[in-house]
Amino acid sequence: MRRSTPKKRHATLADIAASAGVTPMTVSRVVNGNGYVSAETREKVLHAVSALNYRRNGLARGLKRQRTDTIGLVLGDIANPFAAELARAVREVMSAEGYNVFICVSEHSAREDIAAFDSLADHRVDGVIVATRANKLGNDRLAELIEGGIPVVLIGRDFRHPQADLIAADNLRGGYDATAHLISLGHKNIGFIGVTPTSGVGLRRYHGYLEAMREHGLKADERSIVGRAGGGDQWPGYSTEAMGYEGMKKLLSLRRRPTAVFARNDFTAVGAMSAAKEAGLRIPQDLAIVGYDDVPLAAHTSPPLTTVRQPTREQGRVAAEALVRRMGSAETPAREERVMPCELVVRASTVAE
Amino acid sequence: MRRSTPKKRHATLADIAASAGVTPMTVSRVVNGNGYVSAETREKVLHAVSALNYRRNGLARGLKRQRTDTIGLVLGDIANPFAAELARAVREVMSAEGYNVFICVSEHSAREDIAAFDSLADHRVDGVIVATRANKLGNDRLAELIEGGIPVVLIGRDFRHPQADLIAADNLRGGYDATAHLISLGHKNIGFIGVTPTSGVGLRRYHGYLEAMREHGLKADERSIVGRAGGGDQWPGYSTEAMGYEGMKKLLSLRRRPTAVFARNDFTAVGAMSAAKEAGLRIPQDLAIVGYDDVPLAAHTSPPLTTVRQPTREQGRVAAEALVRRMGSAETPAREERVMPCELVVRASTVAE
DNA sequence: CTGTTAGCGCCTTCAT
DNA sequence: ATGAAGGCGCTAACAG
Repeated sequence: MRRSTPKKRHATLADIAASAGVTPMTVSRVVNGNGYVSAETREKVLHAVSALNYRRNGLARGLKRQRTDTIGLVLGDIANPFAAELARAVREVMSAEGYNVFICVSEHSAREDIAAFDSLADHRVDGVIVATRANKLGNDRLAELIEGGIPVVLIGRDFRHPQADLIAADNLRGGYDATAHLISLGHKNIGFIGVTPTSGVGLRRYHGYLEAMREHGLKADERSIVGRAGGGDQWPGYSTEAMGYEGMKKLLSLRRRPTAVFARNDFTAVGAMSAAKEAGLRIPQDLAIVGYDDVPLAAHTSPPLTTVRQPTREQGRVAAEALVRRMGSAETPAREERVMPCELVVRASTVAE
Repeated sequence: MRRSTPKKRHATLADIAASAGVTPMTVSRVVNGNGYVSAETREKVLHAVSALNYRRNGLARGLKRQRTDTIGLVLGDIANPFAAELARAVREVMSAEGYNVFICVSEHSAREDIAAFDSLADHRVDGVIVATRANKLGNDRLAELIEGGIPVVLIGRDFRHPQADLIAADNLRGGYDATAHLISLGHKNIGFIGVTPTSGVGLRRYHGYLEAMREHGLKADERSIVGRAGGGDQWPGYSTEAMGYEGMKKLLSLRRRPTAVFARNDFTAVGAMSAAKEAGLRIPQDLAIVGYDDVPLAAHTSPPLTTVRQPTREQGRVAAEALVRRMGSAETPAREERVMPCELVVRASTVAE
């Protein structure tokens, strides 16, 4: 049986310096590639560096330099392609600008939001991009951080602060357009799957639905708005298929069942489709369905899913650029808000081919 | 127009101490809740803390304490529900143990793998869990980190190191079982979607497929193994629906087209299904399809997808526990390897109801 | 119960 | 082209 071995200490600048017969300062210059160092000395140093497997200590470095070249990205549902795409876009911009990106996940509670903010703030990241849904306690802590001087940019979080930029998709309009599309097809009894009447307060696309219904003189029947059975936002995001499935079942059991439904996102829509087909309904003839996000999957469901596309990459890019600006300026710049348009993508789940 | 405001400096222990009329040490005791402090003093200190919006500096703290109470998690395709579930499980264990989790994404290249490892190592995380696919350069850098003394646990990465634990699902067996299932249904010409003959080297489930074919005296025709057109692993993970779709198209154009296909994951399978249906094939009568991962979606495709379930949560939990053990022991413990069983989930995409 | 000392590892500044 | 000094902000260890 293999024995366990004693742990090693990390080598430091001083260790390298001693080993190479120079001072720590010279090693620093070599490692960071600034200042003049003779070719010969550099050679010796690099040799020692690789011999001792040296890695510079970012804590000490950050402490001294007062910056870490790292930013934090706080994401909610990590399984959502939307979040993944956002992360990719942010990372692209940031790595081009020389920043690392650390992602923290705050799945459903204010507590996790706060934990994420705190751990990033403690580590003195140079800035934070927050893409989780708003909540009172989280907003309060966020305000503290911002006022404590950490550059913050929000993506799609319904929270305004004079020193934080806000990038968002126009989900109110997106929800409106999706609903108006169904109405224009002649539907009058249109359900919504994915919120309870109370939990939907912060969901813009849901408000868009309500607004479209009202403006067209239609009633959004309370029984046609179905969400999770329990309270809170505990449902893991990636199993929203289950939410859609169960929500649809509930709608199908209504005496006056909707002829169309708008689902809060594409996965919910897929679950709803599944329940509808199981009940023998034809889509879209017996039931029309609209999703939200236009995940890659949406083009491959049967029938393909009508949905609303958000400019995901653009939101990520714009947010990252805003953060870079904010981190770069000595002054705290004035707040910027940017709302980006969504686009209805009509497929066969609402309009037969 | 709102003017920009000058940036603030973060308050330090010394600032608080001065404001409260005590020494920094006392403030430290209050802030960290250890050591004796009189109620009265504590009160004064806490007051100053909130008045000055104090946050402790994790860099300085980590530098002094030689630990950061933070671990890194390196993920490949963040949009994959598998990765999300893994992250959740890891986070659960870690936060119970008092660690923060920073996630780094390394989407497709060795370069990004290395960048992720380096940024985590620089920040002196206490340990790292790596769940990206193996690659030569990445492995080399990883070995350096491990030998430099950073506790590392691997999940499903085909790379062995005497000082790193390895947790993996038995994807070889999973791939074998999926293929054997198709064979048992009478299929002889079975395609594989998701690798090029060269890029599949590290994919265990693909090897399971090859092994099952061989053991049953069947030929895995090279033309029936289709992947991405281009080279490398550049295809974003979350659009593997496209890979499945295009792969299937290619298979359908063969003179002797397969009667069954095994897709590298569920999203690929969905894309393949979509192409098959578009071509007018009935599933499973004309074409049987098997996926991999059992994402929540798999139960809701039409027909529901036969797939192989990995014990995702368990892998995350076991890995996290192994890392905690490794970080906690003064010695570097001997290597542990744990292979966890997968389970074939038979649904209607292979067996008509 | 509170304070003092010292140093974690690095880099900015100034000197040589 | 290299070195020396000092301090970033915090806490372990020891005094009192």
